[in-house]
Amino acid sequence: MSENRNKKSLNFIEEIIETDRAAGKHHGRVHTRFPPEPNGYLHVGHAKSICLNFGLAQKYGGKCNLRFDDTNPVKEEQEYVDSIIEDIKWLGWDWEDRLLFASDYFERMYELGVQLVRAGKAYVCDLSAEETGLYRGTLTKPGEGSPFRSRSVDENLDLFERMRKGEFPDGSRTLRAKIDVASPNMNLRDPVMYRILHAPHHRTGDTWCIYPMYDWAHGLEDSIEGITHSICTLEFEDHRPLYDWFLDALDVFHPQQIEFARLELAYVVLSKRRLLELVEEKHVSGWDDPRMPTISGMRRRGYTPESIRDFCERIGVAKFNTRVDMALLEFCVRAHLNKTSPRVMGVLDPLRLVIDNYPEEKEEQLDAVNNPEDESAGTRKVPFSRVLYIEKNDFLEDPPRKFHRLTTGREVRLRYAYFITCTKVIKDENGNVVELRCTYDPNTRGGDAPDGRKVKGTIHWVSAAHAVDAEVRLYDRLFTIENPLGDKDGADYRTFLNPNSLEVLRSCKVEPSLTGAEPGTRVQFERHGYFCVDINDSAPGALVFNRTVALRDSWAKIEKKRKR
RNA sequence: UGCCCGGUGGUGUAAUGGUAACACACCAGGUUUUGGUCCUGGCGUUCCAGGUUCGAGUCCUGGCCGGGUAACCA
Repeated sequence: MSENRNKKSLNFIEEIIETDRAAGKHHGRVHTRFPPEPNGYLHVGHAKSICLNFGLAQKYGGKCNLRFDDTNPVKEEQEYVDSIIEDIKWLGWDWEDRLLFASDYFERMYELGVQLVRAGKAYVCDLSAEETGLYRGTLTKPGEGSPFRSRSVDENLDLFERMRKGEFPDGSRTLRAKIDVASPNMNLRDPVMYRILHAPHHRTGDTWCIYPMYDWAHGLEDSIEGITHSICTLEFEDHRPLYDWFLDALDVFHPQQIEFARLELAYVVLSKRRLLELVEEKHVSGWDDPRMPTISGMRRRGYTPESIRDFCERIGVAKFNTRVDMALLEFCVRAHLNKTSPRVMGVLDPLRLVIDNYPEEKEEQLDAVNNPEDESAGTRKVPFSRVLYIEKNDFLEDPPRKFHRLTTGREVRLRYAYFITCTKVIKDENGNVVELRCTYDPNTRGGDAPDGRKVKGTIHWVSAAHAVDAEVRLYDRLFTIENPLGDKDGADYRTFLNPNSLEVLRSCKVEPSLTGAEPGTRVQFERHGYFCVDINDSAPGALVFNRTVALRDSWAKIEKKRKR
């Protein structure tokens, strides 16, 4: 088979990179960066960008910097810096010694600002923010030049220096690039480079009272770090001419800005501002609420870094906005967890079951396979006795067709244990089933009948005397519609919060092997799904499990169809 | 309303002028001590109209539709 046939197709960014390398641009070097603003927690949309940038560097033997774009002191906090570092590390990426901050370049940026003023390409403007907007014109109306546009170089130099020294109040002056006030591209209508902000910065303290704007700062940051390919999202497309203009005007190292479509996910919102609102308004318990699409939320929910990276690879990279199906994310996490999660038995909604012909005092240790996908995971012993718990919905007195579970008079298998037959149903005064009486076949130990007879159903169980109590939290999608932000009638996205996104089960019974389970431990509760010991709320003696994702459930599908 | 970008199954992507393909989802079947996993099969796609070409999803023109854009935010 030829090399070519096996070659995976390239996305458009890889094509650009390979073309550049073939042409010997930057001597074939690839250097990217992930540049978060530390004003919120990272979410799965950021994961896409992180995997893209770090992944590209890895693929082409290059480097990727982690750089905090901390140019706006009033919005940014150390807490966010810490969480971002933790999240990217957890995702499995390494920036080596290149933990960088835009704020470390403030002095150099200032020098370059002076250079631009000297070149007659920037000026100090005394217009207020409101006036600046007025002069800028509109989408259809060209702007007009600021009355301060033709100040002399000397005056500009003097004023800019005094801006830095703190002689002027907030908002009284700006440094602006002198480009084209009538440009059809609004970004080129003499954009602001520096604003006066007497605010302490989380890293530079009160060293500065002027702070650079994004358009001015970002290209410089990339240039200073020798970034070859500066990858950002689509909304910066219109900013690219400005990115290029600054770098050309300064005649410094010139990275290439490339824009791609940000990730949208069905049934959640991926916007730092909205996520912050959900946290502040207590619709969720915090940034790491397992329902949140944040990295920390997904980590707590039980997602693995591998599955998130796999997802980011599968969704691809394009130049048009798309909304990815949650089913793909769930597929990725199931695929990884299926290979790696030990199987255990846990009863979420217990129903008492007594085996009448099993001796009162008897107790057995039965062998159970830890992971059928991984022989090296070995086996464990599970205690069995006369009184068990099974799942309430594994018994139906009057079952529909195709129901293979327990019903009166039917024989089923208890996983890894025995065949049992239900002989009697005990109900309370309201007619609710409260206990099942059964008989077992002692010859079926382990779950096989020596006479070769088969049973249709296998159900899980926990020995009542040995069971460990646990709380289990089931999660569902946070919103009831695919695009909570895009309602046709303009309804607020909060309208679509799913009231049933969290269900807490407090009387669950799990097998004793889970007794000392460490926070963060991932398991599969057989026939239910993948669960993770909660890293905040679980304690020895008071286990709390989060459901990461349910197993595919073809019985539920049959049921659903039947009910229609 | 100006400017910029983009339209391929239900969803996400591939095909780089030469048989429209892959994954998810969905449907049907097989295996199974998890109604899981795994295996087999099926479903279904180039926004529209012209043009160039032996040949167009791909190139050109026009239209339609969608997104972005008027912070001293990033």
